[in-house]
Amino acid sequence: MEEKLTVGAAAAETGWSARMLRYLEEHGLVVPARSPAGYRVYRLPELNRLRSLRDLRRSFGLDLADLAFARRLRREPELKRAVDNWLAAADDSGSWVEWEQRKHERLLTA
Amino acid sequence: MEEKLTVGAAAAETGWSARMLRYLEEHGLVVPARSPAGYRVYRLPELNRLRSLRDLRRSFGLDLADLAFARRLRREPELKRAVDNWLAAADDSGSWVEWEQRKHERLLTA
DNA sequence: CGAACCTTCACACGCATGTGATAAGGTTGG
DNA sequence: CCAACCTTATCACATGCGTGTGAAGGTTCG
Repeated sequence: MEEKLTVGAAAAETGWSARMLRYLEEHGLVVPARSPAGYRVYRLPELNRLRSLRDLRRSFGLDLADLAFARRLRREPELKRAVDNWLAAADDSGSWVEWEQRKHERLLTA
Repeated sequence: MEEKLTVGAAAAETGWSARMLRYLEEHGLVVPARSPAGYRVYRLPELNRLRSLRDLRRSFGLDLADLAFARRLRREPELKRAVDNWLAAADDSGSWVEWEQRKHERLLTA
């Protein structure tokens, strides 16, 4: 059986809400095909991406901006150089920790 | 002369507002020493970090969360692996572009 | 046909970020 | 001494994210 799930079924299957699946599509994170009538059609690849995305967020507390930024880092070497430089100089001073920690807590309780 | 600037002078020198220097300190990004009376004392290293931070934001449109996340990527290899994996699988489908672009535009016009 | 889905669109909310303004009070230097 | 700084602490605000919820209407299937 070719698994073809509508948005509600895919939501139930992956632990998201239907609302969020639409949101994720809107932002180009997981974009399903469409049926002739316009219904979203989720198949295995989409389901897997939804699951792994959920896990990424759950275990590391990432938000979508983080993913987008990671992507920029991979494809803008100039940017990566600049950031690495700044971080190297910055690493010894300043209590960055709180920032990460607060965010981590925030997203874990959500 | 040992350059020792108060918050207002440092602001004028680096293109930030005094308000923002206090904000940056509060979040551990650039933390100046203090005079006996409690005044913030900015010296050369702080001034340089302020300037390069300004440039980082201006030329790449980063926000502080981006810096914090870049820092996590460097010191949590587990995280980096997971993110790289997801991005690799995600790269061929989905129009990520808008996300980065919208943010870039947003921060450039600001 | 009718229930149970789906579609888009929109309003709304809580929280965080980045920023300004302003108040009440301490410090400094000519 | 007094002007011009500084301090902390608030209130305010626009913007954005991640969500829920609901309306108004189309689709599917028994």
